[in-house]
Amino acid sequence: MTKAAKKQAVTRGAEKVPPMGRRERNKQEKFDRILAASRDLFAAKGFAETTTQEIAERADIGTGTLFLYAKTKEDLLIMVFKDEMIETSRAAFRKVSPATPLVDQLMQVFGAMVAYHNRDVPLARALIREITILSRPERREDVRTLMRIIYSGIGDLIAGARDREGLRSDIDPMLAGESLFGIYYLGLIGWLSGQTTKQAFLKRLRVKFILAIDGLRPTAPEAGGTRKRRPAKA
Amino acid sequence: MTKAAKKQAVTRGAEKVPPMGRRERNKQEKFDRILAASRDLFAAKGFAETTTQEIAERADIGTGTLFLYAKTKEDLLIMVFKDEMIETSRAAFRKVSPATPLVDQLMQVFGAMVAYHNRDVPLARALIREITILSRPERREDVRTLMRIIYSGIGDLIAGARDREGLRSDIDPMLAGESLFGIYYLGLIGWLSGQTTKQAFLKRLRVKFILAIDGLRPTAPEAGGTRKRRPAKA
DNA sequence: ATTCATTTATGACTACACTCATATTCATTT
DNA sequence: AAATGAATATGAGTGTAGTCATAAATGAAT
Repeated sequence: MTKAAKKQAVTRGAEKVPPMGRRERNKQEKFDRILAASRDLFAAKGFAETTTQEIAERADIGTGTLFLYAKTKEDLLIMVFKDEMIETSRAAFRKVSPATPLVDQLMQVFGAMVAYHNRDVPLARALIREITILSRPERREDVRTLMRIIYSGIGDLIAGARDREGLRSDIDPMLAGESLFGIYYLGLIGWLSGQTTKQAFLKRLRVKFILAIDGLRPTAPEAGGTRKRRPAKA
Repeated sequence: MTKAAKKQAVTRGAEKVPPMGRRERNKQEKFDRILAASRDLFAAKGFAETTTQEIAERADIGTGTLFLYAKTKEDLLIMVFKDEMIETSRAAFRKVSPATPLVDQLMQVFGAMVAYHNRDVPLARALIREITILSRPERREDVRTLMRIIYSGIGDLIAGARDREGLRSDIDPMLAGESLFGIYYLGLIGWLSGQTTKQAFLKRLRVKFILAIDGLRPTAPEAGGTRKRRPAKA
């Protein structure tokens, strides 16, 4: 490559290309091919049934090369779905109807997440298994990022609902968000493990959210909002 | 073995021995040896670091024989700790101080569970990983049993606290129990994943429980109980 | 006691995730 | 353009979970 060609590369196309030599470019391309190959095969055959050999073959790299880009097979799972999950979560919060009861907003958000997982339940199972307890702690930051988005998203919904629904002003929205997510997460696990149907899970989740908002104590009669005559029990 | 000896076996010792021939007896003994070997090695070297070969050797059986008793290595984990976890849970509920505020009762129960896991955190991590999403659905019933005990245990605590603390009578205790367990479980995962210390986890858990009991709405002034002046926020 | 069917045991074998010594490619220096 | 060093690539090799064809043990039937 001549000096002229080199210079050209810096401003190639319309995009501002950082000084990326053949080396980094190849690396990036391989990385992309690995992610694409993993995604395709996981979707087509399932996580456990896909071998790292197959992924390497489809990505057109040597078997050893794969592990230069992902330290373990589980890493591939996180690498492939991390961005997708983060974007799904962000989108879920973006689409929430404002000025709608908090319970409904929560159901919109978690409904979107459930819909995402519903596209491929066995894969979701593998993904949740790995996210819950990482096999390699190096990916912890990825999970933390996702969690922060979710917790603070829920926190914002709660904070936003304070005025509309007359919620307490002395609660920590983030902490409440964690609680609500915990309630969702356990239900999610139950659903993915085949202990309930999606419908039953979502229906029951709604009841739990209402209970979490109203609390276990009797409401002051005039403060009603979420509560119907004789709810709970579903 | 003579017919006489056979008959004797039926009433051997002081225990009432069911008609268990050499066959079943041998099987039981091997099973016990496998469990003991697994328990010892998991505790000594960790789950991942223990090989099935080692377990077989220590249990004095062939490598293939092991998989006659446990279909996978993960099965061994569940087999070894299932009873222990069930008994820990039962004991936790048994030891709860009656006539004590519900929050404190809950903290007693979950504190006992945390103490149990705290004895060997890496092992607890492996165990929770497996329990959360089973690698082989055949063990589902075991997990369900444990969950039933916990949910209904919490449900009973809530039902018992109804009168003492003037809780709503229209709530489903089991459903509320699930919610509270979900809140605990997510925190547990965070702790086991090294995102918090045990102390911070437990402290925050308490705040979440109070929030779950009181709800997000303002309390009627005269109904106070759990709530202090300006709580939450920890 | 002998035969026979069924259950249980076994270790050589297989499949697969992951490693490592060696080779190749790229960039830099002369 | 040649040489050198560093980064990257590779597939044969390794360790281990799990399988399977074969063997041993047991109990029932005669």
